[in-house]
Amino acid sequence: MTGVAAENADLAIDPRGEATRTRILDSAEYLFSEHGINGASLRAIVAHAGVNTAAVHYHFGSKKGLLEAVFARRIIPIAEERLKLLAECRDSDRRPPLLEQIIAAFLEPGMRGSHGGATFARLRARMAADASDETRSLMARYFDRSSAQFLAALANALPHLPPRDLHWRFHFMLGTMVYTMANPGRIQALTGDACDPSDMDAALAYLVPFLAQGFQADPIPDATINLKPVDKTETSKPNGEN
Amino acid sequence: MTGVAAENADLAIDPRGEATRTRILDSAEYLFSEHGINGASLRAIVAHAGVNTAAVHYHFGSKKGLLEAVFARRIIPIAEERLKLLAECRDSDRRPPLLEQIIAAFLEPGMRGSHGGATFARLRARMAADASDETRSLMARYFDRSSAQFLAALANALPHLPPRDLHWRFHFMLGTMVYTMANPGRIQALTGDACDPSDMDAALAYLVPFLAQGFQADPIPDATINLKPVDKTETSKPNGEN
DNA sequence: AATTGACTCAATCAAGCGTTTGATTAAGGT
DNA sequence: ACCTTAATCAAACGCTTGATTGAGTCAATT
Repeated sequence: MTGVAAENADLAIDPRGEATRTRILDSAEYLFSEHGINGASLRAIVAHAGVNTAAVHYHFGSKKGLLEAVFARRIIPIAEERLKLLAECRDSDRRPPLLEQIIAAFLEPGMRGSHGGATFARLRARMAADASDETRSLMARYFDRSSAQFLAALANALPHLPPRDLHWRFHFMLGTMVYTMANPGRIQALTGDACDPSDMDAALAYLVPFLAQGFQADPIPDATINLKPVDKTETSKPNGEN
Repeated sequence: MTGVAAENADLAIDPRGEATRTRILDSAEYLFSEHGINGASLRAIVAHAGVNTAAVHYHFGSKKGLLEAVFARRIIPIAEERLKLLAECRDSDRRPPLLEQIIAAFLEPGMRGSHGGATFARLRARMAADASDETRSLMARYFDRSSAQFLAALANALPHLPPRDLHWRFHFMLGTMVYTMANPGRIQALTGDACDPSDMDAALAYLVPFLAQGFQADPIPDATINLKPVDKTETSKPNGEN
């Protein structure tokens, strides 16, 4: 609790502070993504950044605070660009907007561009799986606001699709995105270096049509889900428009 | 290195040993899947299993050896059942076998059934993302043999699809599988409990048609991948049939 | 019944963890 | 010149980690 710089870092006077802060964030982002959140020790981070251990606690309060700062620095611009691209979809000539445009608007900002690139992408993937309850709530806090808007846009583009199917397929989209970001080198071992999954541009070129096609599959009839009958009055009305 | 039981546990005489071994494996599987591999301490595991710390090192040599034992116990039967179901696909009336049958043969054994259920599924998902180099090689050692056969079967069912596209889509399938296994409760938060992703049967019912549809998308024309031109002589010939 | 050997146990190890401390430096305001 | 404030530093804190030890337990074999 000693360091107060974490709360009002934007109005700091000493320029040394910002430089150190950024070096810590960069090193933490890299080492978190490379070795996992538990796997990257604070000592390794400060050694990589060339700063003192206490500097982390001074600027970020704790390791958890550091992780949140690393995450927020990238995810906020990503969410903004997502919504910007989605708005461009709405303004385009197609009505409703092309399914692939919506999917690309959701995937592109995080997978390529200047928002940390493949390094931050891998960190997000680690957080999604590695997640303790704290990490999970951290992701949800920054993430789900934009998701609701994309779900609405997808529902608009797929008017015949029941919400339940749509939610599952959105979940599947998150899965392919996260897994592709997380596993550079996995495909290469499989194919003999024919595919390079750290090349996010190529990944997107293959992923977007694949997902668009999957989204357009026929709805799953209720009879197929026969093992755990769901309450009909509840499932037909999604309340995710907050 | 003191414990020799790890190598010849199958011909152990004392039945107490097998019971302890199994209790350790069960507890480790549960705690690894719940808190991650780094997150689950050996002490927490032995406390949960009701055994002594040294028992782990006696039976498995090290924490890494324990993880490998936990993994091998489930993944070997899963791989066997996968290949068995794939063989049943080949013997069915459809020729070539229905795409959805192949996909289901790949996904079902790991996601439901008696092979550890959702607990082991979550552990696999953690290993896929949490992976250090050691974990990655561990998974590859047990995994990739069956993958090659499924790639061949999928290529047979999709004769028009270039290998490069097939590999990417197989990669995407792994992503949805792993992510769905890893994230119980993620959909629920999104949908207001309309979907229950820990219900692997329901997940499969939605996932298989989604993937089948995605696999049937048109191939990606070379012109789309214009940012990083790939060596044509190399990419057209996959050498993944080992 | 004695002996053997598989197996368990409490105690302990060095190493590494996240965090905290109190002193030190440098710059700005008054 | 003085005080405040931001920032950095070396050192140490208490704790947990994975691993090891040597004595002890107990069932099966002889």
